[in-house]
Amino acid sequence: MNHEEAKLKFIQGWGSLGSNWGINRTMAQIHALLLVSAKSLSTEDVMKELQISRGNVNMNMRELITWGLVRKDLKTGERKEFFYAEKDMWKAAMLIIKERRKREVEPLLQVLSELKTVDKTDKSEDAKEFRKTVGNIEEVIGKADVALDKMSKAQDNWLLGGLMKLVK
Amino acid sequence: MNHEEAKLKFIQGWGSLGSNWGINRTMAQIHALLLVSAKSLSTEDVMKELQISRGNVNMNMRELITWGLVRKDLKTGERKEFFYAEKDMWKAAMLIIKERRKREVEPLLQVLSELKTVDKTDKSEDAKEFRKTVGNIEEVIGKADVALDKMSKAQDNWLLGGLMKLVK
DNA sequence: TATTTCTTTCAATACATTTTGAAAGTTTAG
DNA sequence: CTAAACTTTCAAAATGTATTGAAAGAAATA
Repeated sequence: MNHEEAKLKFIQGWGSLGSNWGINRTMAQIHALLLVSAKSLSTEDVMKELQISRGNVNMNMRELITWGLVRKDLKTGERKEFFYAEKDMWKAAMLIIKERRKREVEPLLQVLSELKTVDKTDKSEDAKEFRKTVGNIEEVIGKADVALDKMSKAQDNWLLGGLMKLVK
Repeated sequence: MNHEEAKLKFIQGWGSLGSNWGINRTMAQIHALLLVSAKSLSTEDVMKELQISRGNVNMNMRELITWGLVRKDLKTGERKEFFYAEKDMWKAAMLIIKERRKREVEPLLQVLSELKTVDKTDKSEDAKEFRKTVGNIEEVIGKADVALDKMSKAQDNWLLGGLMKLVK
């Protein structure tokens, strides 16, 4: 398998992973393409490589930028915009997790906290089960937050450690 | 807000969380309904509560069972099948994560390992970047696996500890 | 200012997933 | 065995999401 074939397979794989996790296929594919490109790419480059329309590239690229996964790379003397991806996959993973937590988990927590403030007098089995479940979910989210924070800090320390070695 | 209203809100919230994470809305809603029900429910119960068709309940319930999130609860003297959900949300979360890892992450790892076996002679910048990215992703997945394993074990120990206290 | 180059928007269209409901299948009871 | 009670299946319909492409907008150039 040559480089071009491998690149294509990777883009397909990353795309289908993304679509299974609620990130649209094209956004994931653009991300994949940028991840394996040494140089930053223009809208036209992406259009040609992935065979998709200009509008599609534009919208998904902007979304990638709001997620912090991609940045604009303005070249002097060039009128076009170029784009490059954060290549440290650990950082990328953390960005994705944090963004999704903000978008999807926080609204649920909001709902859960509302639900906890009511309903205390209802003594039915179902009402008791309800309160238990709601509390239980909040606990799990809390534990996941702590775990992520630890992982995040561990990685930062590791990076910092590596940096210190270079400086010493 | 009374119990019935709260239940509905919770089902909606859980459903939209699910659909954002690639789990279909109805499956998540059925799961939510079972989570907050003290007693196990029949297909008819679910149809009535969620206003959905028999076929829809059947298919999604079976899917929930294959995920290990729901079990059949056969009552003596009853011809109908009843269903109940795993109520420990920590266990439920682990079941979901493991199932999704198996379904979506493993295929990607498969692709990545194929991609690593080729392409070693290509000295272009892009080929180098490609190899780096692929290796990098494998590392991140490896770290995530370790972290999950630790979390899983920590919880098991905690549960076991609790059990031991009861037995002593 | 007028022209060119590039970016953004969004209604229409294409594509993908979910849901329905009726028919077929299965199990239990009489 | 037959009827009744229930479960399963799946093609068609409904719903939801992504993509296109042309037109409008913005910025740089001459």
